[in-house]
Amino acid sequence: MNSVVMDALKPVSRTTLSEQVAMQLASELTGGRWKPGEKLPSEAELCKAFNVGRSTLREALKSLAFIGLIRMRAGGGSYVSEQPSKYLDGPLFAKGVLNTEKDITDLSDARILLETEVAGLCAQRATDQDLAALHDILKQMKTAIEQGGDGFRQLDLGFHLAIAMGSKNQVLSEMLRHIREALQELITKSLLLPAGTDMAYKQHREIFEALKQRSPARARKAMRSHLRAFQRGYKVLFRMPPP
Amino acid sequence: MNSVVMDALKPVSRTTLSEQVAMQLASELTGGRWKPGEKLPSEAELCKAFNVGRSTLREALKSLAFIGLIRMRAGGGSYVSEQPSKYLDGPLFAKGVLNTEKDITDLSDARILLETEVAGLCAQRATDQDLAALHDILKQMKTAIEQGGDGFRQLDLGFHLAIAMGSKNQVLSEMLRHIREALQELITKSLLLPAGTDMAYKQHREIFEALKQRSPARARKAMRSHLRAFQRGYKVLFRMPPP
DNA sequence: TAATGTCATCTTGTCTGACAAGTTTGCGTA
DNA sequence: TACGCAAACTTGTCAGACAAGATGACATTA
Repeated sequence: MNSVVMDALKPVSRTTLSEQVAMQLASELTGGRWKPGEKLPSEAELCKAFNVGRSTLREALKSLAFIGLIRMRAGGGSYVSEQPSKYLDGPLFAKGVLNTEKDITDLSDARILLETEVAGLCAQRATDQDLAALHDILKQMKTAIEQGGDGFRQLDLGFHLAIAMGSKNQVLSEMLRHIREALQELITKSLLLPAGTDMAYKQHREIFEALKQRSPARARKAMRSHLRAFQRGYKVLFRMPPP
Repeated sequence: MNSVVMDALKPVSRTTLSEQVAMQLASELTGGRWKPGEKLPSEAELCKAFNVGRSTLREALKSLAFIGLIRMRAGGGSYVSEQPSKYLDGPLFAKGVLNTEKDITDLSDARILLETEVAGLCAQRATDQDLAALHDILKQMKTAIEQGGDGFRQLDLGFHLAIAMGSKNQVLSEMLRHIREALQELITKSLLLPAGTDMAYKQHREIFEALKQRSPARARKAMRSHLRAFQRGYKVLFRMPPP
């Protein structure tokens, strides 16, 4: 057999019905045929529309549900997710798969790297509206610190998401979101450390000032040192040796 | 109804059988119970093992197949993917969902950003073995250019993957892999441009020299200018305005 | 002997019907 | 009007059936 020729041939790929249905639905969903939160037609209706059996349709729906594009509620219908991800999704994130120290270190390093650059982009690209939203979040943080409770964690998440939005790059934003979700537990615990919220607030202010001054270099530096402090925090929590 | 109290309560999540099966299988797969390329037990056997019906099991399997963790072949059984992704997967990548100019710009920008930093990490962390592999690829590239054909594209992919490996961060490596897959068509076309391969080879050499000298700064700079040249290439192909 | 053709068998792809269980809706009653 | 309840609808799961692809053993042929 002529291996030179054979190496050039690639296996053909047949596509199954359920895959076609999944792809077509995914395309419609990300294309905006249904809006986030909107209810999809029932399985029976979709079966008729695609002209496939219910098993086939359900395999497609379950695939989309698994990656978080839709949400299926027993008896209540299927709904488009509020934060549909057009690019990536991390179904294995935060579901008990990531345990080892190396996993966490890699994730944390990736987060620092991405978020630093995103902050830099945000300094260049954020609209005045984006900056106003950030300022608003900071004001709420101050209140939340005094009140205590769960509020700060939500605001912290919102702050970082708002910066990602300001970068105007959806791919980076969503990657960051998934990494963050995977690290969420650690982040939450870090905020419970003594003076955790106080320190975080101060660093958030610095980041915001840099963004307001439209200085990518300062924004990157402030974000990096903020996240490095966090990383030290959860390395302590997990009794990891310093890098 | 006391809305203050209600806001603090979160809806409990009932998990379906198929989701449990999918999660358990995903955990086993990423945990290494079956090796990449290995054949999974047949659906009938898995049904008995999990004590669920075939529809339930298939919904789980299809979910895993959709994100690329396994491969199902009609009549031939299911197999663990060769490159199982522990962290992320881009099921919507390169499947007709990414069309707009903005999508491509975002992806391309994300690639440049990530790969630049990955090159920097590689300069710090690559083993001598990693560098030897890169050197070997460069030698093959020289031959491939003289011969022409499809060889160079494969080697180009290998070169960038090897650098990602050298960064010793699996999260970044896999993110990059997915972005690259999504951009693959564009990259291939760019290499078909006049003098595309010649230029690429020269730039690859520069990157390699920087890595060999263990200079993160030079590696980053070389990688960035290499990718920027590429970006200009496919912006031309798509008649996009320069940024 | 080695390549090829054939067939039984296993496996996945799809459809249908059925029932359980959860949700929504609308009507009737207090 | 507000509440409660039942009917209708919807998803979750199971079982059975058949089609179609893949595989390996075996027979056939050059």
